[in-house]
Amino acid sequence: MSGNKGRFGKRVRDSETWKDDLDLPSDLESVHTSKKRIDKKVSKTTDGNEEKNIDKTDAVLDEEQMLFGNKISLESNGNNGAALSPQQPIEALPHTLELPKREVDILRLEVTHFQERVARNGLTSLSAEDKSEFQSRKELLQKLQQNNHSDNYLLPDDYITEEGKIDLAKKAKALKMNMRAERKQRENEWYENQINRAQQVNQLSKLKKETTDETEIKYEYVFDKSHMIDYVADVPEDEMKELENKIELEELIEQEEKRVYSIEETKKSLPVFQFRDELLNAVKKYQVLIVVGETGSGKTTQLPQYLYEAGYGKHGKIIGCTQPRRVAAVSVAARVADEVGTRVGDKVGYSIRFDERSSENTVIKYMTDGMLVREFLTDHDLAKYSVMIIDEAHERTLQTDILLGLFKDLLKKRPDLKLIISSATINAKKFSDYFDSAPIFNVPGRRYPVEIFYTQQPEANYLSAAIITVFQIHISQNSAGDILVFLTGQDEIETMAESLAETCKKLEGQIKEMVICPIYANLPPEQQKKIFEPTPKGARKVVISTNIAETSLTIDGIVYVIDCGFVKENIYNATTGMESLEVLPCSKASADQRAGRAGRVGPGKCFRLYTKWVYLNDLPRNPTPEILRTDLTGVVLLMMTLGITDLVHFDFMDKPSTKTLVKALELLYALGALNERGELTNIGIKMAMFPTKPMLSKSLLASSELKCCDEVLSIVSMLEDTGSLFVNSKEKKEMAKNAHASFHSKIGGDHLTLLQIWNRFVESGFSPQWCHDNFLQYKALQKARNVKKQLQRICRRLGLLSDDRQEPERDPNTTALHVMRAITAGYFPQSARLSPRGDTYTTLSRKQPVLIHPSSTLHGAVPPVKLIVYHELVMTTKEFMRHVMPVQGKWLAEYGRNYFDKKDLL
DNA sequence: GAGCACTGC
Repeated sequence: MSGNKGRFGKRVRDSETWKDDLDLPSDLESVHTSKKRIDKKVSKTTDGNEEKNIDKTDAVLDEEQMLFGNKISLESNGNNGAALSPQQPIEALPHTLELPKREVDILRLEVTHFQERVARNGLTSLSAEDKSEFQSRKELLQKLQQNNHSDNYLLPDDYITEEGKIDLAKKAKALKMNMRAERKQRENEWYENQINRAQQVNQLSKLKKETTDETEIKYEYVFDKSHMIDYVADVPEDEMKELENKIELEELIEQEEKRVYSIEETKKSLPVFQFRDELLNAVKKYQVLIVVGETGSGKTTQLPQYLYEAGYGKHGKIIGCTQPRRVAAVSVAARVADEVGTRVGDKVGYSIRFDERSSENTVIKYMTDGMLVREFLTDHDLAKYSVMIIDEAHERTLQTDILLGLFKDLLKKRPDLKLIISSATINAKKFSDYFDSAPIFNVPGRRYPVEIFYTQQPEANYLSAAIITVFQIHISQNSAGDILVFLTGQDEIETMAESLAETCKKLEGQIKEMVICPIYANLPPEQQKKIFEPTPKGARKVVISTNIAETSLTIDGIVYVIDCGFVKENIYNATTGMESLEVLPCSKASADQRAGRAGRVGPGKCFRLYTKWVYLNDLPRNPTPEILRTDLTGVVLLMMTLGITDLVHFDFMDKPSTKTLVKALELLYALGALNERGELTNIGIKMAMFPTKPMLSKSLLASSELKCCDEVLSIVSMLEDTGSLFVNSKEKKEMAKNAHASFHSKIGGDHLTLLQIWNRFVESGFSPQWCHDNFLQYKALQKARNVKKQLQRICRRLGLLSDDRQEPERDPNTTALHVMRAITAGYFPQSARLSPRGDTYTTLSRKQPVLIHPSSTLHGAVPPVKLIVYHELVMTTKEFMRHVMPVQGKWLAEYGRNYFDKKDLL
């Protein structure tokens, strides 16, 4: 009987975490909560139903095993743990067998919900997991519905009379006995407190029974009988169904009423609500308004709605709102659509790369800022917008800065257009100054206070300081509350996670459990999910994170933040064209943002691993805006296309160095995008159509002439997102290396290797499993797939790619050569020659000494390749060229005739 | 023979 403990314990856990085990999309949550209430109502009318279901006879179990084809023995013998694990497919979960009716109801709702979602948003809106989830649920539902007579199996032989009829009295007696037995079992096996409670209840009822009078007996009889009728067959099935549907409907109506009511309530309770009229007056009065609203003020969701209510969505004009991140645009749009009572894509829509959901009905449109920059290309005046809100402007992304510059120009041309810039407190003044002293409107946020602690002395090693602090918090703070640690990169995060795990193991039993969750952008998504799992009771979660948790991710339950005070930042050197990733002190704004992450659920604490003096004196106020530390060739081309010719005098909020701009112009000239007078050429206009780096778009243009457009499209799509393509697992280092080596191409260097990977990915049917087996990031390849589709469309529009795929079969070597030439057409400015000694390379343009990166297929090639082009120059331990390809001198001479001196190429 | 902060079109 010892096995039964596991059985019941497991079942309780399973039904409690049923949602989590199946990992439903979060928007199914409401279905679940409403479902719970429906269940309650139903079980009220059919009292005792649940216990009956639990109390299944062996015959039933056998039937179920036959039905579902698995061999789960509910009388546990120790092996059940595995059979009942959450990883099991849904069909094998025991609760679906034990409570068919209940689960069928839930399933039906879920399937309906999925279908609605597909009807609303199209099949493409579902992720691959969602789709297979949907499919498996639908199948299960069908299976269950085919066998919906399974209730019959609940009737063992001895309830049935010789004439084949059910003896109600007998059945009542039997079931009652079984229920008692069941209860008895539970009493023996439940957790201790529950046992006590159950026993008390039992004793009470016994006491009652012993002293019952007639009415009590009658009641018991009535109770049992009604319950029997309800259960067996006295209510015809269709009537029963109707009743259930009615209850369901009532519940849904009630739920909807509550939802609308609660939306109104929530909207009114947001801090921004009090300022509604004032805000609208200010927008009316001024063309530009800076709104300072801290997190939790509700500005992102409410402001567009207020503007809509005030009539800014009339006369065919719409209200736009930009976000720096895709997920933000989508999720905010979904929420506002819900509040407005419309579907996403109807009145409220969004527009992000690869996914546009708006229509002619759309009046409130959320979008990524990059998407709006692209919209300028097709509509220089943004004629359809009456108001634009630039949200999170303080983050100063490259795209935001470009938008601000463009708007400053546009506002003069369009006096009717309103601009609202939403920013954090710290640099509101700067935005105001930039827009000729635009008024600043303050909306208070709603955040809990965060107590800040500094170290007394500077910490030499913040990693070990962080580890010690984690244990200090874990041991000294008795209350629950998770810890979030900010470090600079993957390496540090992994080291710290290992160290924490090791120490925890040593102290096992002496301290409370610690759940360690590393998180960084390159971590595979399935491992990223772990940080969102609720912390088990009595344990503490320690999330070790990069900057990703500063803005992009929000983790619930964080009370303590540990901040190392550093960031990794990409620095671009315009003189050398070299990029490097450097660990630098983070800004005050970042430090405050990090601290703020502790105050989301309640008052929090932030431990800074540096002194107050450092915070006050050493940290820069704001992070360096992206526009000052990136290559601007693409930006310059885009702005030239918008008719902005004098970039050196363009009024940027932070002006990029002249060196960067001149370098961009030189490169564009070399590529043929500009002529000698610095005017945009036809080639330049075409290049600007592609959302890629100008050198890559030039390669695409060249590939069309060389009839290898498809191949180059694949390579370009892969090059866009190179950093995260390979999975380098520590444990299986050799296997990963071998898998990657199978794609190598010595002739064509890294570019043809990428093509090879792409082709094999296509052959695999875009299989995630194939990626996994070959140590490749599915996410990266999936993105390349989307990019390629988009670039293909642009190529067709420009007539570079014909629709008929009857390209003549060619010798693979010829094709490879053509591909390499096309790449050279874009990349000749980034070429290098082997030095006479044969151990290093020298760039042709600046005569810098550089090396082939060890991750390249051409690294250590024998004999070494004499002439190469490189995709990027990175400074890590040494000056490296990443993604290199061999080239012929005559190609360089051909494409770079305006760029190279003749003697350079000899 | 080295190493990958984070976004976005």
